[in-house]
Amino acid sequence: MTTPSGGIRELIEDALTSAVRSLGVEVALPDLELGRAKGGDRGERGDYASPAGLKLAKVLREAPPSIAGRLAGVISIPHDAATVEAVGGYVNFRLTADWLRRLVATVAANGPGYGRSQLGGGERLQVEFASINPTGPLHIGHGRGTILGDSICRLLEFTGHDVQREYYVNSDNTQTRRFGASVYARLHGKEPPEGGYTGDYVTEIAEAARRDLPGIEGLPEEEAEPKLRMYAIQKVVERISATVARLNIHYDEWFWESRVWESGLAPRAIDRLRESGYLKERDGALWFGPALEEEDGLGEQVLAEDEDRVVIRSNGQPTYFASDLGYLLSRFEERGYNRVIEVWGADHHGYVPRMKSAVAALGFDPEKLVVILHQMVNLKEGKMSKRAGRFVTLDELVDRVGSDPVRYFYLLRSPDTTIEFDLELAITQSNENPVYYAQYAHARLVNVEVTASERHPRLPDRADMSLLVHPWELDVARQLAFWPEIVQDAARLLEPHRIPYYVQDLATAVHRFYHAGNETSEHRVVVDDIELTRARLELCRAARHTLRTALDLMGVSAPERM
RNA sequence: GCCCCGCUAGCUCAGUGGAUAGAGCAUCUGCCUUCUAAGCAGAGGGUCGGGGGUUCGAAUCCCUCGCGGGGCGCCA
Repeated sequence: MTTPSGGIRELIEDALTSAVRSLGVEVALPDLELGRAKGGDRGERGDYASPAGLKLAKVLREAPPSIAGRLAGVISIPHDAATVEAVGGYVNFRLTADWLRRLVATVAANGPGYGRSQLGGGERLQVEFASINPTGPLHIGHGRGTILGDSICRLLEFTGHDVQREYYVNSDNTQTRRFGASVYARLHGKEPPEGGYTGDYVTEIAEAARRDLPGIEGLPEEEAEPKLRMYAIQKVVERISATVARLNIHYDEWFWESRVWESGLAPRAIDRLRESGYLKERDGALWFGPALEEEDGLGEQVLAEDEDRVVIRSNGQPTYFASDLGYLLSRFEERGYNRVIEVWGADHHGYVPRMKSAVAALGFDPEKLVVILHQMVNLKEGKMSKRAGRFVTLDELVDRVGSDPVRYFYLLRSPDTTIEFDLELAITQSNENPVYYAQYAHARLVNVEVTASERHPRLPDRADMSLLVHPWELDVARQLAFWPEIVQDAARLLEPHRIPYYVQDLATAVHRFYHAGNETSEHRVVVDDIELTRARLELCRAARHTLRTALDLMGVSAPERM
C-alpha cells in the first residue's frame, strides 16, 4: 500500500467525485464538503461524511436521500479503505479495519517521514518573522511571532518548500538612532536623551564598546553615534540569536537594513518608482502614492493604499519605507524568491496595503507578498510587581518554564486571538502544560518498545497485523490516518495551531491503548505471545513516529523517558 | 470617524455553510502488587455577545448594535 501524501481524505474525495460523475453530472461540481464526520453517538456516522445529496439536489432535481443512496451504490473506494453508507442526504464513510492495519504497517516502516509531501514543488520562499527593532532583549510578547514564524517554516519545509528564515535588522531608523544616542550618552556617563533606552544593558554595551572601539570616546557624536549604533545592534542581535536558539529557532540570515543603502538597492528602487511615476515631491519631501497612478492602468493593488506616504523626509533623511522598497527589491529581484511570507504583529496591519502597493509598483505580483498577522500579547496588569517584573524577557520565561512548554503555549492559540499573558499563572501552571501529555505518550511508547526487546530478544521479522482487533488499537490507527490531511491543512492555511490539537487527539488514543493493558494484562503490548507482541509493537512504532514528527513540526522535543 | 482582530461550558481556547457544537483546565465519582498514574473511565456544565437577513440548512456568510484589543505620523 502506498501512503498517499494527501491521505485518506483525498482518496475518498476522488472516489466520491468519480461517483458523482458516473451519475452523469457534467456541470461544475459544487463543493461536496467532504470532512470528518461530526456528532452522532459512538461513531455511528463513520469517519468521514459528505452532504453530497443535499449539495446535488438542485443540479439533479432529485431528492437528497435518493441521490445519496445512488452515490453509495456506485462509489468505489480504492483498496477497500472505507465502507460507504447513505444516511438521509449524507454519504458516510467508515475506514475499514483492514485498511487501518495496512496503514499501521506502512507508517511503521516509513519512519518519521509519514505525512511529508512535495506539494510545494520545491518553491523557493522566504519567511521573515519577528524582525523586532534590535534595541534590546526580546520580551514575552516577541515570543509569539518567533515561534509562529518558525513553526510556519517547519510546516512549509515538511510539505516540500525550500524555505529561508530571515530576520530584518533595522539599523537606520528613528528607534535605532535613539538607541545609538543612548549608548553614546552612557559612554560619556550621561543619562540617555528623552525617549532613549535606559536599561542596564545599554550601559554594559557602552562599556564593551569602550574596549572594542578604541578612540570612540574622542569622536564627536555625529561620527561616534553611527559606529556605536552598529556595534550595539550587533551585540543585541547576538543576544536575540542566542535567545531564539534556546527555543530551537535558527535564522538563515540576519539581513541588515544598512545593506539596502550600501548596495544601492534602495536608491535603485526609488529610481524605478520615480520613472514609472509613483513618486512626487511635496513640502520638500518625496512621497509614494496612488495619487499619481492615474497616468496608466496600474491595477487595484496600487490603489489599495489611499494616502501618500513619505519616502524621503524634507530633511533629506529616508524613512523606513524607503529602506523597505530596497528590501523588497533584494528579495524579489536580487535574491529571486518566488514568495515572501511576512509574520507581523497586528499593530502593523495598516502597513499591509502600503507594502502590497509597493510590491506592485516595483513591478511584482502583490500576491507574492503574503502577510500573516497575529494579535498582540498583553501583559496582565497588576501582575507586574517589581519582583515579578523581572520576568518579562523571553529568556527569563524560558528559564522559568522551559522551551517546550513555551512553544506549546504559544502554538495552541490561533494567530487571531489576543493573548492575555498572566506571568504568575504561566509559571505556576507550567507543569500542567498539555505538552507533557503528548510527550508522556511518546515516552511511554519508547519504554514499551524497550521492555519488549528485553522480554523478547527475538521477535518475528514480520508482524501479522490481523491480530490488531481491539477498538482502542484501531482508534490509534484511525488517528494516524488523519495525520496527512492535518499537515496539509495547516501548511496550506499557514496555521500551525492545528498541529498541537491533533497531537492531543493522537496522544489520547495512545494513552487509552496503553491503559487497556493496565486494566487487563492480556491487553498489554508486551505479552507472552510473541506474534501478538510483534503486531502491537508495530502499532507503537507507527504512533511513536507520528508523534515525534508532529512534535518536531512544533519545535518541541520528543523525550524517550520522563 | 475609518480600518483590522476577538466575543463559543466556571476559566483558557478549537471548530474551511452541514447532522445531536468539542478539547484542556477547574469541580464531582471511581481506578495503581505486574509494560511509566505527567495516565485511564465516568458525571455535571452552552439562548455559540444582542437583533435582523440570506439559505433546504448558520457558531460559520451579509447587515446592524454592544463590549474588549490593535491601528490610522516626515514613528516602526
